[in-house]
Amino acid sequence: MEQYLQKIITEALLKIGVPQDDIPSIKIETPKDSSHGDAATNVAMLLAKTLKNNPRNIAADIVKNIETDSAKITDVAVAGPGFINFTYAENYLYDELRNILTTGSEYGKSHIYKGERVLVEFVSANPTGPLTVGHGRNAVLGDTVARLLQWTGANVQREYYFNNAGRQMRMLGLSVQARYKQELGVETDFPEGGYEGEYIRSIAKNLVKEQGSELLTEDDETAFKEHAETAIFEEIRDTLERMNIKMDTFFNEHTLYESGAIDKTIETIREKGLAYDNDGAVWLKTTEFGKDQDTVLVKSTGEPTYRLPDIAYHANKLDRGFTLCIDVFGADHIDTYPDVMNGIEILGYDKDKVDVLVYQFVTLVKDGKPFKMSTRKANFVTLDELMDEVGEDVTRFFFLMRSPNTHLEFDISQAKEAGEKNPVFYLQYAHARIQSILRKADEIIDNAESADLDLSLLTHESEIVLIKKLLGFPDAIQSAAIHREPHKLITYLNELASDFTSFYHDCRIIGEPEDLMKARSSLALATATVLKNGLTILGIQAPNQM
RNA sequence: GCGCCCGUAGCUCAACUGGAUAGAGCAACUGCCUUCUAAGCAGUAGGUUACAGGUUCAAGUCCUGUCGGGCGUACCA
Repeated sequence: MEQYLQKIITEALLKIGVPQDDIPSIKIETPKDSSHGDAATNVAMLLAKTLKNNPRNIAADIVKNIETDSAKITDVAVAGPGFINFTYAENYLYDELRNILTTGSEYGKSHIYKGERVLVEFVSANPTGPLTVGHGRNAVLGDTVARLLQWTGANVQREYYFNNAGRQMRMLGLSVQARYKQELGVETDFPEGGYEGEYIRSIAKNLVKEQGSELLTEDDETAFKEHAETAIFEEIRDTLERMNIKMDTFFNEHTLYESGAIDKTIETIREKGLAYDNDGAVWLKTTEFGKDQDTVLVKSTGEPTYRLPDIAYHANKLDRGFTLCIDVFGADHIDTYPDVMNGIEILGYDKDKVDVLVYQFVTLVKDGKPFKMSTRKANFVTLDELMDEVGEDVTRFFFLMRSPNTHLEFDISQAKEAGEKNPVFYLQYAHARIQSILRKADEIIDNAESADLDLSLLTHESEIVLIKKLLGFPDAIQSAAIHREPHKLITYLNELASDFTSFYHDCRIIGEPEDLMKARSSLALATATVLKNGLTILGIQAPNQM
């Protein structure tokens, strides 16, 4: 429809003598007030300046010269400061509704990202502890953006990037080692800055159970570290699976060292004259890219900072042939990604292929006061605990409800309460309610004489409003995918559920004449289809019964 | 100090990326269950979109400044 409108508007503009080059891109929008029609454009107002004419006059000219197909559009009118409003023909609505019924679980899919090979990198938490609610937003956002891109035609791979070397992991090993000794009654000091969480004790206990006191002879923490990593990764995978998230690949930072990618990266940057030595460290000339200071790539100890492997990692992604790489980052990484972007550009890659999705932090509130989580200090709430408390669906929904760009406040004391009246139930309830009606309607229809489906019986205002809302589904998905903002889809589904309940209260299905019952249950079925497809994209169940 | 993000109803958030009368959910108040699921519906009340300028046909949205909050600003990740 949008393309059709753009076409006839362009034709009308050419007809009234607007040069091709002066025609702006024609945006079709849906007015929020239905009295303004089903679609509207502001071209007349955009042309006011170039044509040196009043927008309303231009709009009137366009309307006079526009040729519409009466099977699609019944009315074109000038309104307000110069909008042109279009009203859809009812037959068009019925045809599109029929289309939803035949397309079913595929309805809403599109091809705007067709041909794209996308890598979505998310979670990427190092295996030092269980996933916390802090990681939750990252995990759910990344996975849902991946689903949105799949629905819009992209070939998507989900990747988890991790680092199992370095100081934090060493500390993890030392912490387990200390707990292990304590378990066996050996007097030991707990390492300064070690991981104090209860999970460390469980890992140590398991070690005792499996290997007894054999490991007391270990000189260093390596064996403990490796054991902890395995155990923690197992737990992380379980948590993700529970959240309906399945990673395709796990990428170990270490492989970048083994393959020589790190050395090659720094060599290339040196060749371009953008790296230099000072104080025993290797520096990247970030001042060349507008930063106040240059940045250390390799410390004087010979150990690279995280920026260097990050650059090499992104080069690696692009080498693997991905046409779009999406990184999901918390706001604390916001300053580091320009370095990565500049880095890959230095290496000769197209940085436009890397897209960063930054989300603001989850502010945790407990007893009315905000508090900070720390995996090391063990004052954190794990995702598993959250799911135990409110359930998997609510957990996903909770992280998706709001724009990634705003701080999300999470009140732990209210978590349970949220579980009881969270708006996710509104959507699931609407779906379950429809299924219940359909079960009853099917029995009656099956027993009755089969009549043809006549959708033109749907003339009540609530029916028309609902059909129009259903038709907006593909657009809602695309908008959410393009902007990487899943909450847009939630907003849409809420509106849909609300329009459905209006229909439910205004129009009965059971007990109506057979042909009307049939038409209305078809409308209900189409609504259930869209709700289910939408919830599937969000990774949430659409129950048939509640 | 500097950089990025944010400031919208009592609270938590939307607003189709510059459009028409700024909308939902909680909380409050008033109605509605002998009829398809009341986890629902209809309605009332609640706003100078932090503040001050600017840009234009049009600003919650863009620009400048001020105030307030968050996150960075490491040879930590």
